[in-house]
This record gives sequence, structure tokens and C-alpha cells, in this order.
Amino acid sequence: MAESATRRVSEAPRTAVGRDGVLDIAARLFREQGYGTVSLRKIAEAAGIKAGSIYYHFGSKDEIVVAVLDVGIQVVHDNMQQAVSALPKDTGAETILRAAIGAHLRALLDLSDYTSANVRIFGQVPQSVRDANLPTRRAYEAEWDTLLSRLQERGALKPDVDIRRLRLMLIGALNATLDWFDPDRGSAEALSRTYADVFLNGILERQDS
Amino acid sequence: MAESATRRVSEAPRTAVGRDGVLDIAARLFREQGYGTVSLRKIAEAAGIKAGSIYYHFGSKDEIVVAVLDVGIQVVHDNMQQAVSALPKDTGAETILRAAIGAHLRALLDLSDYTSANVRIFGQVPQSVRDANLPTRRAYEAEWDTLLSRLQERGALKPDVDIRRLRLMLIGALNATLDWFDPDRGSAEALSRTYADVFLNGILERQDS
DNA sequence: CCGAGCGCCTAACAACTGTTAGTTAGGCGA
DNA sequence: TCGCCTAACTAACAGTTGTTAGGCGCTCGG
Repeated sequence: MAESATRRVSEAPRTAVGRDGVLDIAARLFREQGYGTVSLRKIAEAAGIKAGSIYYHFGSKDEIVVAVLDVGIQVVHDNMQQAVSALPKDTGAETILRAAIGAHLRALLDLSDYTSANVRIFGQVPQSVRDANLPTRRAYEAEWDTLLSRLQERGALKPDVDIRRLRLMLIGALNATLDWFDPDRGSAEALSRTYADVFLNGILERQDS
Repeated sequence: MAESATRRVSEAPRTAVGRDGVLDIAARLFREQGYGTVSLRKIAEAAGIKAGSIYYHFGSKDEIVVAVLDVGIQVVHDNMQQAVSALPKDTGAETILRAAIGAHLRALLDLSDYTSANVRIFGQVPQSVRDANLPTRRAYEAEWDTLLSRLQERGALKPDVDIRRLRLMLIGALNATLDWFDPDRGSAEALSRTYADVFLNGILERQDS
């Protein structure tokens, strides 16, 4: 009894956690621990409520996961779209690509638990959940395809590269950073530059003979 | 009883499944479904035995997973090492890198359920299992670092790229193909060429003015 | 000041998890 | 033929999972 009294006073603010609170916690836990090992009871405990209470806000665990996945894509999509459209009309291809790459990487590594959770758990989640997230995902992919196609038509990109494949390679490579990126070892900003350097110009020392 | 008799005759060869049989099945299931959703009972059923029987060959589920992870790295390590060392001594940097990239991708996409399982589930597995797999992993990483360093010292690679980071980028990008590669849409061989093209020379159309 | 309802809690369920103990059928060497 | 070893099997355990039903307190509009 002393416990519950203490808990009331010391740690629990009287404000409700709410749907968004649960979602934030879930996104963070999914990002940190993956899908399978994060149970509703873990989410509830981290949110300071009990497992059953989650069902006041969500109809099922899958509903939570789908929500997290969708928000994750929306954040990175908005971020990338806005970064590119903020550039002057006559911006060169290289600058545009650097902006898009930077925006994606920033959302993934700095900005959003939702985006990193999406990348982390998408491959672990039941088929039905993946399907529910697909439309949102496709929209972001289309954004990239449009961007890359425009640059290729302009003659800025090599003409023989398949756009779909290029997009898969690029986003795949960027997303893979989530497995090893350590903010203590270097900023996302610097990493973004390195990725752009490599993808734009390659790693071979050019023998301009 | 009819059941068990039928089963005996029709599907179960009288030869024992054995430790290797269980391991093969486990690798395939882990590759296909991830770590969390594959239970010992699923592995047992796919192998045609009962869950408890697995404990004759392995001391725990983690022991199975560690074995799968280790074999996965060893396969890709051997494959890459052999592909590179098979080349003549005076082979150019570009050819060497293409061979290494091709070997890694082939092990991942064509050759081995163990290697693909490793890439797929490493991030989902308990910390202790990851730790057990680390030595094997580090040896493969060192192999790449040695290769890349030698090429850089030779002057074949741009001198300002950090080797560790380059290796992380490269392997990360290659491993990411596992999420979307579809053998019906193109061979691993062709994909390997595209990856080498992009990493070696970049995607920008060169204006050699 | 009172009722409505929002946001949470308690308790339990059935299913599933990894794991253990004890048992058994069959083949091989002595 | 005897006895051992291999590779299974059966049955149960304790814990965890997602999920449901019903109840309780606090806040706010009338």
C-alpha cells in the first residue's frame, strides 16, 4: 500500500497516457528490441499502465504495429519531400540527390523512432501487417522513383541503370546503417555525405589518363 | 494407428533425421520466417520428429541458433576468400572487388540458407546469441578490411575513405538485397554486376569536359 | 451537485513457449 | 543371444502471450 501511494505521488503524473503516449512508447521499444520480443505487457509497463488498458485505445497488437509502421513512412516521406522541394528550381542533380539522401538518413537516425522502428521490424511482422503498410510504403517509393527518373531523363544519371533497382539499392543501403550506426562515432550528417560521395562517384581512384 | 502406419510407410524414410537434418530445417525456417515466429515445435514438425527429440541433438534453442549463425558466416567467408585467392597475383583492383562482391552475393542469395538466415535473424536474436556469433563475424569482417586496405594502399581506392565505414556500407548494402531480391526478376549474377558498377564508379553521368 | 463517460484496472482465458524426465524401438558389436 | 547405444517418443511443467469482460475513480458539462 505504501508502494501504490508512493508511486502515485512520485512517478505517475495524473495526466492520461493516451493513445499517442502508448504509440510513442511502442515505437521506441520496437526500434530498440524488435517485434517479437516486445509484448503488450512490456509496452504497458513502459507506458506506466496495465496490459489490458491498451485495448481501450487499440483493437489488437497488430493495430498498434500498423500504426507505428505507417507513421514511420509518413515521417521520412514528408522529410524527404520537403527537403527536395525547398531547393531552388535550377538546382543541380548532385545537390538534389544529396538533399534526398540526407533527409532519409536524418529521419532514420536522428528524427524518428517510428521510421527506425519501421525499418527494423518490417521484416519480422506478420504478412497481414506488412500488407496494411504497403500503400504508404509504395507512395514513398514512388516519390523516389519520380525523383530518380527525372534526373535520369535530364541526363544527369547514367542511362543504363534501372530506376527501380537503383532505388532499392539506395534505400536498402541507407536503411542498413541502422544496424551499426553509432552517434558517438560520427554524426548522421557526416555519414550522409559519405554515402552521397560513394553513390554519386564511386570508390575507385580515377586514373584520368 | 492407421495414421502412424501410413506415415511410417509413406513419408518417413527410416533413416534418422539427425543433428544436421534438424540444423538444415532450422536454417531454412529462420531464413523464411525470422527468429521469433519459429518455435522448436515448428522445426520439429518440419523435420518429421517431435519437439522433445530436438534436445537429443541440442541443449537449447539458442544452441541451434548459434550453430546456424556460425555456419552462415563460415560459408560466405570461405566463398569470398576462395573467390579472391583464385585470381592471378597481378589482378587489377576492380576485378578483385567484383569477385568479392559476387562471392558474397552468391552465398547470400543462391548458395546457403545458413548465410541468408544469419543476415535475416541476427538483429532479432538475444544478446547472448549475438555475442556467441561475434568471433566468427569479426573474422569475416577482418577479411574484408584486409582486402580493402590493401587496395587502398595500392592507390586503387580513394585515399580519404575510412575502411571500416566502407566495409560497413558495402556489406550492409549487399545484405539489404535479401529483403527484395526475386530470382524471377533477374539473376544474382546480374545484380552483382550492377552493385559493383555503382560502388566502383557511381551513378552520376560523368561530364568529361 | 450530480450523472456521464473517459481512461484506466483486475482477473481470468486458452493457446503457445522452451524445457525436462522417463520410456522405447531398432540395429550393431561382442 | 545379450546388452548397449542411438534416436527417437510421450507427457508434463511453469511461464508468457494476446485478448476479453466487468468494475472503479476522477473530471467535466449541465
